[in-house]
Amino acid sequence: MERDYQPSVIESKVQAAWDAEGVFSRSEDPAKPKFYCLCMFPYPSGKLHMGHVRNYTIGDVISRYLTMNGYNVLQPMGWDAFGMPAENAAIKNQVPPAAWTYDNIAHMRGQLKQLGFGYDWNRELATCTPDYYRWEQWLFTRMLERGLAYRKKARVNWDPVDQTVLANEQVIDGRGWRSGALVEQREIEQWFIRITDYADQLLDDLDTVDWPEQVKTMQRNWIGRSQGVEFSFARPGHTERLEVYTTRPDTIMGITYVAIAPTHPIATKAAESRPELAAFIADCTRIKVAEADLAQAPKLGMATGESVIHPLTGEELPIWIANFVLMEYGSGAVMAVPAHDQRDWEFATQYGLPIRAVIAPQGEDPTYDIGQAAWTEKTGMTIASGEFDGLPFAAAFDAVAARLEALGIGRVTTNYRLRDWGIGRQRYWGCPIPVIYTDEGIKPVGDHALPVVLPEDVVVDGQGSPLVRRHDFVQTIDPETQRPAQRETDTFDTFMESSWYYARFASAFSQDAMLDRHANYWLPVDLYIGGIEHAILHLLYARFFHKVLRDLGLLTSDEPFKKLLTQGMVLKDGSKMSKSKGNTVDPQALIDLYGADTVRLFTMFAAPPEQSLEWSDEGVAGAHRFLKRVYSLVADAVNQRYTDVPFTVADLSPEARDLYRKLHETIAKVSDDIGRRYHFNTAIAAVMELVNQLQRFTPESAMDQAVYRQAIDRVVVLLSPITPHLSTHLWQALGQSTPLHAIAWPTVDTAALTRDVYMLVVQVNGKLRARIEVAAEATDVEILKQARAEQQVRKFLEGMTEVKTILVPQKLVNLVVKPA
RNA sequence: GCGAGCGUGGUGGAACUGGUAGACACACAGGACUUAAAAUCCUGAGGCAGAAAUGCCGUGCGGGUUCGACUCCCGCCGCUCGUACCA
Repeated sequence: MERDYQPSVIESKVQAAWDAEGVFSRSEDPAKPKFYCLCMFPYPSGKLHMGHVRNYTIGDVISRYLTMNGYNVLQPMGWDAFGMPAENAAIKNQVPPAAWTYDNIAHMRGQLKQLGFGYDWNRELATCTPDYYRWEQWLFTRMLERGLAYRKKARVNWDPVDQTVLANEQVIDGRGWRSGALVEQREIEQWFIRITDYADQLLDDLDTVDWPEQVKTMQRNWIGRSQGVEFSFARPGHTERLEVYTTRPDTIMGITYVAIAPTHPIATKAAESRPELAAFIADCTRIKVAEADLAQAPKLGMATGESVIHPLTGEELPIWIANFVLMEYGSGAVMAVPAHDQRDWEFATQYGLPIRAVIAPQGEDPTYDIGQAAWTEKTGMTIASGEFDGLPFAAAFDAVAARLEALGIGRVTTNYRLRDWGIGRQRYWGCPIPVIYTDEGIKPVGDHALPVVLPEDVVVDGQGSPLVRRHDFVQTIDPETQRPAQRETDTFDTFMESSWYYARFASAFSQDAMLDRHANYWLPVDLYIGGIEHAILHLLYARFFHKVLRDLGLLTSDEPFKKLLTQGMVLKDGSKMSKSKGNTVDPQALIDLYGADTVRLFTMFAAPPEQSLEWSDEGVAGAHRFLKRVYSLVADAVNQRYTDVPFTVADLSPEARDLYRKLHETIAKVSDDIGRRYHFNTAIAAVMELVNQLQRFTPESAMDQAVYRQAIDRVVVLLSPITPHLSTHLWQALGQSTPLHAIAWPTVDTAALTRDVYMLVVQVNGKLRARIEVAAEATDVEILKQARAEQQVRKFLEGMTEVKTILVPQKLVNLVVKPA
């Protein structure tokens, strides 16, 4: 065989063979367990970046490994094709978003094929095609029927110059990114879906999935279920009452004021007669809508002049407008207890409002100093609370709740931080929302009229959505009355498309239904792999859709993703790759230079999946060097025509036996690292160790040659999930007739792993002092005797008495001593 | 601000369940081969002291638990992700 490793020749040849044989097409197979391995599909932004390469290599390695372990593995791929970048590109280059998107898809599909990922391309989908989004429109129509979709007002960032709604990322330092105009908050009527109806299930079912604990914790906190009390204050001079929600009714006697959101009806009403209030409220709308900005803005407030009556003391308390109170959470009003809530404390201190301590710690607590900070622990006891004095948290909670309930003004409730999902976007490049506005109100277009097709021949100029100006799109007829009607011009949030694509892949060929019975064969996804940045929103929305689809009878499972693997970022020089920082690395250039196998190998070797990966061009060169070494190792073995005689372990020379043991230790390590741990970097390191040992080994006898030859064969197989092209090529060169992708994963010869003697570490007081070689059958007493006899150990035992001995089998001995 | 992570040699990382810190690489230095270079191969290396044997120190910082802590607990510092219209 040729002496030189030529990746470009090998890779295109191997890929052509896979294509011709349809190696990765999948259908149901009752003889094998199914495994659905899914990577988060990409946004077709133009070309693949390193994050994609990393993500998809991880999925491909696992898929190939499991296929060799007897699973019927499905690995599909598609395109998250709607979204803002297409509109931005359209503005910049005067290309319609559709054309730009389809070009990008064609290019990126080619790149994925070049990287050798084993996808079932028959199932490919792009979310911007009517074939796909018609079923999303169909599902939305079902949601409308069931009352899961509704309209309400919501705040958006408004650019007064471009006359358009801006995404949070398009608002930079309070100004529109293109116009530079000061952005203001506006309230507009929007479409919402009731994800909060599923809040309890979304929370409780987290216990049933095999996800990283950190992601489950983030979702639990995001949903934020809390037990609290909802009650109302009477207002002097008004008949309507003011509703608040609190998780700390035990502090009710410490209320010194009430804070309401700037958009609360009481604030709006008060501002009518007081211009300074109106000005303050207007000021509050200068901050962009993002929670991070709202929470970090300086806390500002203004007294409304209105008041409430404390329900238990009858005291009159002022109502303040505070810019940090959110209308979306609870009722948009909070009872303020500055002594026991840090935000209330800061606000009260800033505006000279009274602070009244009503909880005291049990015992000494140096952090308890209400003059310096709020004391927010729930471990204290009520004080200065009249009849509620001397109660711990739970008892005080119950007593106060019972009293408010008895008064007929309050009740214990469950509250969620999770809000309903706003799914309407005032943008063009998205799925049309299938409703019409008629003189009888809003109606769905009806299933027979689906899909509502998005016109693709448009001009995008950044001044609002071009859909609004397309009269041929907007003007329609109400099929019920035959009178003119207007189509909805809002489109769906692109999270809608990514919330069910995983299910459509499993039912990709269904023409007359969103999902058919095949979906339930493949689902749930056995392993879902993608960026940690999707830990909350995308994963929560997809879980929600899955439950809705189940309740509609389309699916039988409760959760979409059984197991989740979240990968870290790809960094260069310590920070995220980005065009603005000029630290991007183009995978294409590396594929052209070294081949796909090298890029795959380095990406898997540089870090385990869940950690961030620091890119290194030198590291890639090193990975390539390793593959060249493997290539020439195999080429030598082939050219030497080593014998393949049968052998028994007992008859091997000591060196050959060492090599044979190392081989089987490596098989065990690689299988565990790929199959269980998903730590490919240590799997590769283990193969490198084996290759190093092989290079040091010169086979002499026929049996030496046979062991050596067997080890070479296994190296090729062990690397094959990671470097499938090179492995396929070498496998053929080694004269193997069964195709590599069809063979079974190597098994471990456990007999080869046993050792007659092993190393034991000897410590004195936890410090390493010696290593001893111990016979496998040695008793504890013998081991301790041998340890104490060691020169380096005796040195530290002199003048000491042994207090304790610790013996960890196969690992270490620790002699604990103290001066005699 | 809030929620969740991460922090180990010059660099990426290893140490999986509390049991040998630095596997495997990268970069570097020295050597072999070469007219020379590249490529390839061999050797070396956490820091300090020492000729060496060896000793002491060492996993962001400060404390704690333990026979033993990179690993567990508490408090800080720094970085990363998310924060509901980026995907």
